[in-house]
Amino acid sequence: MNIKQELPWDNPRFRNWVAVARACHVLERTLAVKLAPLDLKPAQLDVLMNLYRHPSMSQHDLARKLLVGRSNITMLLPQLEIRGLLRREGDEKDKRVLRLNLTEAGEALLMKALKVHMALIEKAMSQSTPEQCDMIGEQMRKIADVLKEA
Amino acid sequence: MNIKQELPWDNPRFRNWVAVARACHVLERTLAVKLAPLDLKPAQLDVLMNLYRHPSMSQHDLARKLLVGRSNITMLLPQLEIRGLLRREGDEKDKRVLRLNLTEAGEALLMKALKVHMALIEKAMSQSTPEQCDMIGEQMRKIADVLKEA
DNA sequence: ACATAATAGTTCAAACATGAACATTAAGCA
DNA sequence: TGCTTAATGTTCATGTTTGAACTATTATGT
Repeated sequence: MNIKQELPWDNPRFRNWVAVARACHVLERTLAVKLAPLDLKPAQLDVLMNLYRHPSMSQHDLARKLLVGRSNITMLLPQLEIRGLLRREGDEKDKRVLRLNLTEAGEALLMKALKVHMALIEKAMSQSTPEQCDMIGEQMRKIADVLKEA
Repeated sequence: MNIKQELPWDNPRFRNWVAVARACHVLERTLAVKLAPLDLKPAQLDVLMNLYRHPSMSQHDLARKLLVGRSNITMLLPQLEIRGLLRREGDEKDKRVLRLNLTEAGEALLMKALKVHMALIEKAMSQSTPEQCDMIGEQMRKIADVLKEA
């Protein structure tokens, strides 16, 4: 058997996925540069976004949303709390959990950061028609679902 | 002006891009788990893949291909060289550059790892028709191009 | 030729992510 | 009730990534 004939680079699915990964990588790096003036990292923006959308969530739930370990959250939050961007308050009913909420300053900074993030995504996705864009999102959600089962 | 009306979560481009990023993240994490038995990290697999496709490339070119800093390459290669997966040889004409090549063992391990990687991507992309898959790849290549200019 | 720029690779410290072990608290169940 | 198990968050050691400063080599310009 000729091993070369089975090389993944000849497989459209492989080549196309590599393109997806590269695009993600480039956008992430670009976002980091554009967020630097706000003294915010992409990971920190993810935290603020999730707290805005899901107020009073626990650290455990936040970790699951962000697809990272709980210890990562523990290391990430103090920086944001010290800057007054969020509050951590113990849950009354369950003394194990800490409830997370944005402060006014946190929301304000989030709005600024979202403008930057949004502009970048607009620039990237403006290449596609709305139909293409929706199809891409749909396929990607399927992929995430399929892999989480694995 | 009502700020809520401009929130990015209502914007299809934003929501769909978030799905792309999540899918990438999940696949990357899954790949790391599946590669563990080969004692290989995703970043190391990227190195082997690029050296296979572009023999005798320099560390600088490798860093650019991987969208990563040169120092990262310097830290990454010794582990692989000690394991006998690749060779670093000084260029005759330009004594600054080191030429990188896979060894037999490196190619052999790469082929094993590619089976794992390929199986994972097949599983993910089998959700899409070939036409959808190609369209996704095409759009993503456009995105990477547009952002690299920025 | 010679001084200046640019380039390839390395080193190092700092930031970051990860997973295992741990303390505290809650839930399940005899 | 008590005992066991599970869940939440923290700590810590390890490994990774990054960018700035550095050395060595080559290119450029006068």
